[in-house]
Formats: sequence, C-alpha cells, structure tokens
Amino acid sequence: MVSDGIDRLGFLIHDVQRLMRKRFEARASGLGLSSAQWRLMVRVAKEEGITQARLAELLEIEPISVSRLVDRMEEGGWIERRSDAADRRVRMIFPTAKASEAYAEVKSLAGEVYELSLTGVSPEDRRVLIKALEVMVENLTDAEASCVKVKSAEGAAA
Amino acid sequence: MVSDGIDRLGFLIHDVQRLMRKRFEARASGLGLSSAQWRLMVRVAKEEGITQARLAELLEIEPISVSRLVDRMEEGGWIERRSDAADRRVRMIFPTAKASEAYAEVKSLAGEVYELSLTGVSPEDRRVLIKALEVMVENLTDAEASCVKVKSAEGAAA
DNA sequence: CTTGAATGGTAAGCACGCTTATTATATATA
DNA sequence: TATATATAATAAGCGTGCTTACCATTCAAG
Repeated sequence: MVSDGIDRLGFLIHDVQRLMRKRFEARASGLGLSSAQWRLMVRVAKEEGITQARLAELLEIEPISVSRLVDRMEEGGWIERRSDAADRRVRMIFPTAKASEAYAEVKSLAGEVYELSLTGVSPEDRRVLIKALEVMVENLTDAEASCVKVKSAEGAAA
Repeated sequence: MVSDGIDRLGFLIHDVQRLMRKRFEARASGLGLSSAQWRLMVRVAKEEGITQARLAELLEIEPISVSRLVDRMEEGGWIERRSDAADRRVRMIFPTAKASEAYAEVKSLAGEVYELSLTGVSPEDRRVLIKALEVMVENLTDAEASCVKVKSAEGAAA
C-alpha cells in the first residue's frame, strides 16, 4: 500500500529524537543540564515566576513530573522556588544567576545539534520538514477527539 | 540567523515522538504492549532465536535495558527465553503464539497512527519528510566521530 | 592446561515520564 | 458560617532508558 518508508515513520522519529537528545546531552553534560531540564529552563526564562502548574501545561507533562524535575533543578542551583503571598498553594519558579548566564550558551549548543542533524538537507526541504512536523503535532494533539469516536459517535464531550 | 522554525526543531521532534508514542499506546493498551516492547517484538518476529546482545545492538539500547524489557515481556507471555546449547552464556528469544497472533494487528495499529499524524501532508512532502529524517539519523549517528574532532583533527578512526 | 581478555547476561541505583492518591489551600454554594 | 468542590503541589510506585559493577562462560595466548 504505502511502499514508501512511511511504515518506518515511528522508528525514524524515535531514533532522531533519541539521537538528538544524546548529542545535546553530550555537549551540555559539562553544564549539568539534561534536555528535559533545558526545556523547562526555556519556559522559566521566558516567564520568570511561572507556576509549576503552568509549566506542566506548557511542557505537556504531568504536574508531578514538573515537581521532581524542579526538585533536581533546584538542587542543581538552576532555579529557585518562591512562595506566592497571594496564593499559598503556589510555588513560583525563578531562574538563578547561574541559569541566566548559561542560557545563551546552551541555546547555542542546541543550535549546533540542529545544524549537525540537518547537514545535507536543503533549505527548502528543511522548511517542508518543519512544516510537516508542525502538522503532525497538530494532528496528534487533536487526535484526543479521534479516540473518543471509537466508543460511539458522540462528538460532544462536555 | 536561521529565522525559520529550525530553532524549534528539537522541541518539535520531541513533541511528535511523545505524541505518537502516546497515541500508539492508547490503541495498543488493550493488548498490553508498550511501544518499547513493540519495537523489540518486531525484531524478534523477523529473527526468531535472536540473542539479547544482538537485540541491544539493533535497538541501539544497552544490554541491561534489553534484559529488563525481556523480563517484563516474558512475564506478559509475549516471548520466551531459551538457552543455547552451543554457548551457555546466550539466551535466545522466541515469540510465543500470543505474540505471533497479535503481530499483524499491532502493525496495523501503528499504521493508523502514522496515517493520523500525516493527515494533510502531501505524498511529496511525506517523501521529503522521510528522507530528511533518514538523513538526520545518519548525521547524528556519524556524529560520534564529529565529537572526536573537537579533541583533535584526527579523522582516521580505526 | 592455565591464565587472561572478551562476551552475554544481570543487579543496583539514577533520570524522567506516567497513574493514582494525599495534603493544603482557595473558592463556591447551601 | 459551614460544607463541598476545585486547584497546586507532592508522595508512592512503575516503565524504560542510562552508568557502573559483577558473574558466568568462552576464546585466545602462553
């Protein structure tokens, strides 16, 4: 049917993700930042004082995963938790000076990995690639609904 | 510099991989197969009696990871370990009847996820996507060497 | 044959994701 | 005000990857 390499799509994506993470962490290991920590750091840098709940939403991981990631990053001296006077349930996350200093460098390390991985891919194909990945993220995110359809043709979930 | 979406490449790949895995596991959860187990199963189906060391090589994960994955798959009744009479260090892995029966179905589930994710992507763009991902895997795999180059300009490994 | 290196598998313990359940605090409602 | 619900964070325990360290076995050198 397909006869393209589409039946290997999952394996390809999986491999690329794993290898990119590996490359990144090899470069950033000197700094002591993992790629999960880097993803979180980007959000904190963009919005200092962001709450853990909001981070979970943006990173699309569970609050408990944020909690323990933040634990380790706090131990590593990358961020600090501060209480919100207005809502004592909340912990606001701020980058430390160490994080702010490392930010540009880590960003550049990530850029290096991206360039390395795309060596030999034309600018045009890069655009197609990025666009396709964006569409895939959309399709797979929307797909929450397309799972419900299996149960019955409701379509009207709360 | 780039001004494309290339600075988000890592995040995109990460998201696509995560979402695809999630989709697949949502569909396959009834069978009790995770996506890591499915990857291993594919190799075992293609080469019954494969050793754990060879699986580690093919899946590009560490032998210990294979060991524990196989533990759980054996508990789940998907595969069985048999000793090699010729080399008593070796455990050969065979699929059970249950696995053989589920194989086609799981393959089709994976295909569904691929199609879902690629909705709206033209056949031509799909080819570009697959090709680009293949190149990326190559670049990132070769990159073992490109890390050595940092130390000195040897270029002649083994 | 005996020693020593290489290989196949496993154990222990960590990172980062998850599900499920709990605690503390806010907010809405009777 | 008192009670019920919702929300922010955390705890416990699991899956899948890792590193490091360890047996058992095989193979190569002597």
